[in-house]
Amino acid sequence: MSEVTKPGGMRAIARDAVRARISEVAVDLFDEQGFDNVTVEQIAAAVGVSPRSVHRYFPAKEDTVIGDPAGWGEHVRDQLASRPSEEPIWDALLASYEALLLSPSRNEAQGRKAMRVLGSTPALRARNLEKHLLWARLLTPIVAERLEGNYRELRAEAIVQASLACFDIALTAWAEADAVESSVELLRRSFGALQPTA
Amino acid sequence: MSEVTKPGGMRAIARDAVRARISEVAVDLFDEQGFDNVTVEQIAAAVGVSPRSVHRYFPAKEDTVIGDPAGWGEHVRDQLASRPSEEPIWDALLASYEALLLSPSRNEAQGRKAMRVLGSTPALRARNLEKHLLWARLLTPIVAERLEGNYRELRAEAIVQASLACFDIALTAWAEADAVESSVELLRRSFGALQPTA
DNA sequence: CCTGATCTGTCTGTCTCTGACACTTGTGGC
DNA sequence: GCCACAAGTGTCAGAGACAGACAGATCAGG
Repeated sequence: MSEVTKPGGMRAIARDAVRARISEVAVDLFDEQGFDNVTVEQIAAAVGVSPRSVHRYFPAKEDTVIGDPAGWGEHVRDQLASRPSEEPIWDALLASYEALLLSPSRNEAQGRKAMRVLGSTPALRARNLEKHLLWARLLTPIVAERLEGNYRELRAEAIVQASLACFDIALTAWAEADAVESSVELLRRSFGALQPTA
Repeated sequence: MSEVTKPGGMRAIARDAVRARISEVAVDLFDEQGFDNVTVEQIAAAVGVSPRSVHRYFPAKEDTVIGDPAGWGEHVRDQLASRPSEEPIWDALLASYEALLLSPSRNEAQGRKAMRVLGSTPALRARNLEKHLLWARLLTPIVAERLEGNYRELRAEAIVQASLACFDIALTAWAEADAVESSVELLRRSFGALQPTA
């Protein structure tokens, strides 16, 4: 990830900063006025750039809230791959998601607000689930490797998608105003719902 | 559902027929040329109506493939509600989805083609997941009623979403060209993946 | 200071989707 | 059979998201 600032890395830093700024402003506006009632033009004006530039940073308006799906997905994949192969698959998945939630670069307040906005609009909910499909493609091969018996692929997909659903539910519940539990605790509870025997 | 053709029902019949026709033509075009390479104008021309009318029947282009989510969702909900309350929740959910798959009004070939198109484009996958969210809102209260203990709501959501993931995985696998199993069989297998003990 | 890569703004265009209005066509009452 | 009314449709106009093209600005490295 961080390689002592690659040559010419100054521009990359600036780019990331602008990107983050646009995302922040956009989420704030969505939170105040609703996703559909805010145009890209308004976001651009609030940030101080042209609408065209906003689209250069984010191919779709929804992406200003979702962020970069691939990066975090690979993070989870790497976590899962580094788990011992004897570990029960559900435990390994749970641990991988937990590692993501405990990742330091996540801002608490901003994350919660983004989650709240995310749950407020069908279009955003859908995009978010699309992100999960991307993650699923990364995780399924690893899970399939650790299964035995027939229909490994199909079963692996079911397990991965179910776990992602738990992940999403936990984060959604966490974003609610009255949630006092930590996100990790909620994650464990939702995982537990699928394993009455454990 | 069918009430011997309500007074003024002739128009409703015509409406449904046009609706089905647009959907059929659209799916065919998408299958041939790709979802993004077909404009609403082309679909309208192929059917013989104005583009405005296509949007009157389907609020979004994606809906020509997805169909009417609410209708089928209510179908599943009613099935689930009519299940005996002692039945294990996973069995009840499985039976409800099976009833939907065995519903007579589903055309085999057309359904498979729609499923294939559906998996080919991010925008369509997203809409499909949105449909699942709608279903989840219908099913979760019923499931929550049948649970005991704490965190009923959270656990019900996890169970419902996981089961929907299984449903989706089964249908996706079924749409694959080399799938020989019936959709019901695939559904049972994906359900089984989450219950190693059963 | 110069050169080339990168970023940005502006212009232009396409496509989806919506509202408003007028026109046509069935439906049901008389 | 005729007529008023509702429903469906086409045409027009417009907002908004996004992409391509191009010119100018900016900044790294020689």
